[in-house]
Amino acid sequence: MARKKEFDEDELLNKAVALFWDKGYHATSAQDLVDGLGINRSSLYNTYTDKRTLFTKSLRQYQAKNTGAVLSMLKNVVNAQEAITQLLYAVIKESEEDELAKGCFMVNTAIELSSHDKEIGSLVAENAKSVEDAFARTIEKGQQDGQFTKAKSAKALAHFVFSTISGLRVSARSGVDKQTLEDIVEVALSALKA
Amino acid sequence: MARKKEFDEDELLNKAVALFWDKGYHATSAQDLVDGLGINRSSLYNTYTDKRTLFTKSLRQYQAKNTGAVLSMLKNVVNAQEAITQLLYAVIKESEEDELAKGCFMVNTAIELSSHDKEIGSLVAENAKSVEDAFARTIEKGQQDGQFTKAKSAKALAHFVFSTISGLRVSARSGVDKQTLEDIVEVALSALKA
DNA sequence: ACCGATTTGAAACATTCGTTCCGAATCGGT
DNA sequence: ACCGATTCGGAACGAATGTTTCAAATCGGT
Repeated sequence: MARKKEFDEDELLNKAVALFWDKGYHATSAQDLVDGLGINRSSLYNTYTDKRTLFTKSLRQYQAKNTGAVLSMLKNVVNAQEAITQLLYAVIKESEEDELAKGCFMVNTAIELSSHDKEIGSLVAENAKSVEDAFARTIEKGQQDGQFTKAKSAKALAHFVFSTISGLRVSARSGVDKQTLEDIVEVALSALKA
Repeated sequence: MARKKEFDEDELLNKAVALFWDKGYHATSAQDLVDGLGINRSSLYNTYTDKRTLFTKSLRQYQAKNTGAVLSMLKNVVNAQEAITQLLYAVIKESEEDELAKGCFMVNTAIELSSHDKEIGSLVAENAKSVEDAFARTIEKGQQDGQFTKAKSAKALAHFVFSTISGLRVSARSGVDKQTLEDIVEVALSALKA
């Protein structure tokens, strides 16, 4: 009935994620998107309406992939302490492999837009809540297994772990060395121990 | 010899700090600055060269005032544990009183610009280092006084405390409630205890 | 009271911004 | 093979960007 699209929408969205992730919303121009995605202006606006819509779709794409991976990993945890430990060291590994020091797209967006864009703000908040809830469930299991301290509620510990990751991501984006990140993770983990 | 300036440069710089702090570098336009500072375009460019220079001066102003206050508070600490505790709760109090949820200008700038602007990046890094060093000295004293754990080095604990504050500031900028921030602080403090 | 220096105000600058438009090209269905 | 629909390419849009210009206003020193 019509001409076929000449690009893979999902792959294109991944490219958009990379661009916005690296430079943020305001510093990424429409021209940057045209160049970076390798498609025409018309196709871009035709497919994604406008820049802001493309950004929110990129954010959702990131959430589906990255947050989704975390949630499914925490879905059926056998060893809670190992799971949380792995999660924190994964942040270090990720920042090691990322020579652009992009940090975390959600954290970056929270800082750049959350306080001035209600819709994006609640998207970020919702993402945080889903992660924290998963953390809390895992930590609660760790408490029952005697791995984590019961001196604080699972919810409080979950807030703490989430905040630790945010802090790690800020440091990663600032380009601190691996040793510093490991210091942070080790101390944070010690706070959870029974 | 010449006409007097009709504005107070220092007061003007404080206004610039507030503007950049709230909206970030890219989202704050020259027009926003003209409106917000209440001076003319010419005076602005005449006094501060250009937008980026004004931004760096604002950042230094923030550093001098805020980081300076922290450093001088940590200069002659008698009770290390009390000092660190106060510092963390001060972040909560500050975010409570800030209805705009501006977070921390340094953290915001680290996220927005550190990875793409070398000069600003090293300004942020230098600021972080001076704070972490002051933390380390205070924590070392706390270790000697038997308040803080010796299981980790003072430097590692300092990295952790700094990262915790970054995490708090991200949360504050995202608009989380006071209870969550208190959870984070309490768990973080427990990690430092002997 | 005047001169030289500096600030001010408002208009104008070129450039880039995000977005739209439209003819040409390309596809699927009949 | 042709039609209808959709996408593509590139030019063009008005608005906003950061910055400059310049005459008028205002000051201090003599």
